[in-house]
Amino acid sequence: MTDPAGPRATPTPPTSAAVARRAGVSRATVSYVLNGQAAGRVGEHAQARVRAAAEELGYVPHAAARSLRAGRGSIVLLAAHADTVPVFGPLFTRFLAGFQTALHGLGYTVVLHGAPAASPVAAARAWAELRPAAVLTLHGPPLDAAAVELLHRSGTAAVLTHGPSAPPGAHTLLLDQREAGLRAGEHLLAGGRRRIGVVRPAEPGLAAFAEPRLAGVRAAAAAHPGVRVRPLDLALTEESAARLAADWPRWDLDAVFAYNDEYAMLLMRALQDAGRTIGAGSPDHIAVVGADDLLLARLLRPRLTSVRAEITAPDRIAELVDTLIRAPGTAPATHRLGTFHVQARDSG
Amino acid sequence: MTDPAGPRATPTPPTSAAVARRAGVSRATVSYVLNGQAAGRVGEHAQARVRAAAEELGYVPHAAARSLRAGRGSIVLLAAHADTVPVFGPLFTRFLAGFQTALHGLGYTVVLHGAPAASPVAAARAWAELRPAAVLTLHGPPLDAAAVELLHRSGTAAVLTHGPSAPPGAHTLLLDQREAGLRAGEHLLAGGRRRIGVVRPAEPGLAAFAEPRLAGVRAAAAAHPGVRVRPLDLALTEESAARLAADWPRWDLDAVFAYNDEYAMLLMRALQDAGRTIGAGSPDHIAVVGADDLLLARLLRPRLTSVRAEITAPDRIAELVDTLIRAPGTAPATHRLGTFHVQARDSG
DNA sequence: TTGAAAGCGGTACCAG
DNA sequence: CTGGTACCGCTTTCAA
Repeated sequence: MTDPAGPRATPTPPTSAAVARRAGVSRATVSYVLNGQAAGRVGEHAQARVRAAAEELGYVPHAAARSLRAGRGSIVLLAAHADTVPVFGPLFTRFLAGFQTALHGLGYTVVLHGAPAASPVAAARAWAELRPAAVLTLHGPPLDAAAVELLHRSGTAAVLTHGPSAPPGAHTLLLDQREAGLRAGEHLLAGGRRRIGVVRPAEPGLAAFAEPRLAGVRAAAAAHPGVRVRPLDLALTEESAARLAADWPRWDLDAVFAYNDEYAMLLMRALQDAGRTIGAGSPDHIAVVGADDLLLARLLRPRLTSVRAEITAPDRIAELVDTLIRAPGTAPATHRLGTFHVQARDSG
Repeated sequence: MTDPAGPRATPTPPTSAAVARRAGVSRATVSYVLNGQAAGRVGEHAQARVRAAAEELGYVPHAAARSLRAGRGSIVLLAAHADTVPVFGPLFTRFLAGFQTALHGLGYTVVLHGAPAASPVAAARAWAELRPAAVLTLHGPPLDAAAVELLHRSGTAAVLTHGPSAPPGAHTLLLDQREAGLRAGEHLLAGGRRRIGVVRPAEPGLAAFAEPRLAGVRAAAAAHPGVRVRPLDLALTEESAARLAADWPRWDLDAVFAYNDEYAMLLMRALQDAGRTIGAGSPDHIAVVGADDLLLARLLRPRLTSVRAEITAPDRIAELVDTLIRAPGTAPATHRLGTFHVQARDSG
C-alpha cells in the first residue's frame, strides 16, 4: 500500500525456484508438494514451509512450462466464430457455461479461440500452436480434411466438429438441422398445409443452418404428393420483410417456416402490416412456424409456434471429450448433440 | 489415404529440430528462417529447403515453448462469464469479432477464458497460469484488488476492467450504465412524464447493470422537483409481467424505463393484455422506453423508444491494449467504451 | 553464412 | 525423506 501510483512492474514473476529458495528446499520438493505428490516423500514440516512460501510470494505455476515438460497440454479449445455466435443466442450461452464448468472439474482449461477468418487450415494452424488436447467446433465453417490432419499431426488428441458429417479422423457432434426442418414440415403438413414457404436468411454464415432446414422441410413434403416447398430469401431488416410481404400474392403460400423466431417475428409483422392474418385456425390464415423457442415466441400475437432444440446435457459432452482425450485414436463416431421438437402455439 | 480407420496417433508432433534435420541445417537456422530474421544471415537456398521441410512435415511452432523462452506471452485474455454474456447479445458479439481481428493483426492471440465461479482471486489465479500479456473484463463480477495484484505479480502487463471504478493498478473501461438511465430519464421528463417506474430485472447477475441505470434515472429526476421514481421488480417470465401489470394501479405511474428491449416487450405485452395503452401521444398512455435498440424495438407496436449504446470502435480498444502492454506501469486511467443515446419512437 | 550451446520454468527420475 | 539433474521446444548470443 506504499505505492499508490500504480503497480511497479514486477520485474520477474515468482518461479518455483524462488519458492524453493524461500522455503529452504529444492525445486523438486516444491513440485511434489504443490502437486499433491508429497505423500510419503516430503515431511510435514517441509510441506508447510513450501506452502507458506508459495502463498507469500503469490506463486502461480507457469502453464506453458508445465505443459512443455508434460508433453501434453490441458487446453480444450472451442472455436469461436464471432459472426455466427448470435445464431445460438441464449441457448448456446447456457450450454457453454455448463460445458466450461464440467471440463474445469475434469482438470481442463476451456479456451474460446477466435479463428482468423482466412481459411480452415489457417485457423487450425493458429489453434495448433497452443497444442490443445482437444478442439471442438460447434458452429461456423466446418473443418476440412486438411485442417483435421494438421491438428492431429500437431498432437491434438481429439477433434470434434459439428455438422452433418466430419472429415476423416474427426468425431461428429450432430445437431441435425435437417431435423428442425423435418419437424416443422411434418407439423405444418399435419395441419393441412400444402404450399409451404421456407425462409432462407440473406445473412451470410447462416446458410450452413438454413440449407439443411430447408432440406428437412423438403424431406417431410416428399411423403405428401402435391405439396409445394418454396425458399423465400429474407434479410433481417424491415425493408426486406416488407418487400417479401408485398410479393406474397405471387407465391400463393399457406404456410411458412421462418428459419428462426426472429425472422418469424419480422415476417409476421410485415404480413400483418400488409393486411394478412396469421394463424393455424383457418385455411385462409397463413401458418407461421419459427425456431429456437425464444421468449418472444410467447409474447407475439398470435403466439408463435416454434421448433425447439433439446440439447444434451453439457456434462455429458464434457465426459465424452475427456474420454476421447484419454483414448486417442478412438475410431471417429457421431454423437448426437440434441433433438428437435415442435412447441405448438397459435401461429401455425 | 491408406488408413481409412482413422488417425494413427502421431506419436510426436514435428519439432523445429525435425525440420532442421530434414532440411540439413541447424535448429538455429530454422528459427531464423521461420521468423523472418533470415535476411543476410541464411542463404536463399537454405531458406527454401527449410520452408519446404516445414511444409512437408506440417510443422507448427509450439506457442508454449516460444513464449517460455521469450519471457513474455502474446495472449490477451478476455474474461468470459457465460451467465452474463447474453446481456450484451449481438452488440457484444459484434464488438468481440472486431476486437479479436484487430488484436490478431497486432500479433496477439485472443483467448476467451471462462472463470471458475468461485471467487475473483480464484479466477485470476487460473488466468495467471497462462501468463497473459493483458487481461480484460468486460462484464460479470468486477475484479478486486487482490485479483489485480495477483495478475500483476505474475507478470500481466495490463489489466483492464469494466465498471464505474477499478481496483488500484487496473485500468478502467467505462460504459457508464448510469448514463443509460440518465438519457432515458431526461427523455421521459422532456415528454412531460413525472411518475417514472424503472424495471429492475430479477435475474441475478444483471443487478450490476440495473442499479446504475436506476441511479441514472434518479439523477435525471433530481433536477425536477416533484418527480417520483419507483423501482419495479420483474423477472423475464410472462407470469411475473402479468403480476406487475395487475398491480399497476397501486403504483400510479405514467412512464417506465424497462431496463432493456426484452423486458420492455414483456412488460408492454402484459400491460396491453391488461387493457392499458402504451404510447407517447397522450398523458393517459403509458410511456415505455427500452434499451439496446434491438430489431424487435422496431417491430413492436407501438414502435419502441430505446436507449442505444454507441460503442467505441474495437480497433481503438485493441490499440489501447497494445499500447498498455508495451508500456507497462502506465498510470491507470479511465477509458470510455461508448456513450448512450435515445432513439425516439412511438412508445415513449 | 552457419552451428553449438545456454536457458526460459517445471517435472520426474535416480542417487544419496 | 530430499536434492541434483536431464529434458520438454524454442530463441538468441557467440564463436567458427
